[in-house]
Amino acid sequence: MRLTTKGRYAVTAMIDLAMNQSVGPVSLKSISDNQGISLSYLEQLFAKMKRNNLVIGSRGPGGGYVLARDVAKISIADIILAVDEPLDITECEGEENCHDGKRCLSHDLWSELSDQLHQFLSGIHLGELMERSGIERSSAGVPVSKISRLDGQRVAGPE
Amino acid sequence: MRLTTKGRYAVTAMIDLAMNQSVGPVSLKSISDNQGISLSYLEQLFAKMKRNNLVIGSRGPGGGYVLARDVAKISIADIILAVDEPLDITECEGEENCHDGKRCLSHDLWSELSDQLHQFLSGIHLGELMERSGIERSSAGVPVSKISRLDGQRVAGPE
DNA sequence: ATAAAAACCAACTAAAATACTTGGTAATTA
DNA sequence: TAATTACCAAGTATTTTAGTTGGTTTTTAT
Repeated sequence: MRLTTKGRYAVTAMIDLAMNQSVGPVSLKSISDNQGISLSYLEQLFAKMKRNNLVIGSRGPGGGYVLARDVAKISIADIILAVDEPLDITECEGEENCHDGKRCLSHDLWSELSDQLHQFLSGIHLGELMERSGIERSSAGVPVSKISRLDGQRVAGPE
Repeated sequence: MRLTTKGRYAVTAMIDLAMNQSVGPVSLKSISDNQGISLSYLEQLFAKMKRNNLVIGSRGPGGGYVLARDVAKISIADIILAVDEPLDITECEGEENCHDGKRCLSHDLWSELSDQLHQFLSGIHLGELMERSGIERSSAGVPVSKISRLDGQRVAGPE
């Protein structure tokens, strides 16, 4: 399990998508503008997310991406693993190239930690991350009329 | 909070050190041999760990490194942060370069996650990691009882 | 029909981080 | 005095990250 800025880009983009998909598919162009990530880089990230069934794309004007399932069902681990594909791989995975057993031992310890981390990030979902900051989300498929102004600022509802 | 292979090297090396320091300082040469990490790269990593007061070096023949404190007091987060110095930094940290507020929003969400992760890794210590794999450690007279939980997961004994 | 907006695709490039190399100096021990 | 080790600085090769360029296909709207 790795956690790099690439994963942050992906998570950030997915949060943006989650926040805006209520009014229809979200174009990568808009995410690019909002988050300051290059369009083509986003394309590459979303190709992977699509391959991992996290998003669904639709072409043409008005097209874009929507989440493939509810924000409560997409974990941070899902996103990280989708873009950071070369999972963990403890190198001498069952190979003979371990000098004296000690090598493998440390590697096992690391993979133990990696597992822990994976479990931890599997337990955090897009929805929770958003709710944690008090952001209203519109559930999947529900047409939302008033909220979700794409230009940020506080949306819908009084203080 | 980032988690790269560099961090893995550092943690692996520290585990090796923890496992072997009972008979005196551990040389980087031996860690290099055991773990297959280049000596000079280890030197660079340990320079940072020393700067962060995680290890103490001693020169000359028979010299090497020992942990600056007990394995129960050195967390994985300590190690990762020592070598991956440029912590998280959510870029537009209070800057004006946020287009429309939404940018900062996603960034805040990420840093929220980063905090979670940091807390999680702060809760895992070298000692626990080792004990989890049933390794006997011989260090400075600290009673080892059943370990604490690693977040949520049931720990207790084997079945 | 045409134009525009979008996904989708492949190849290349620039910049940064990673991992290692080289060639030392200083301290300590045998 | 010689060997062993930490400690140090500068450079390099490789990999990863992030972005660029230049397309094509699909779909919608005019």
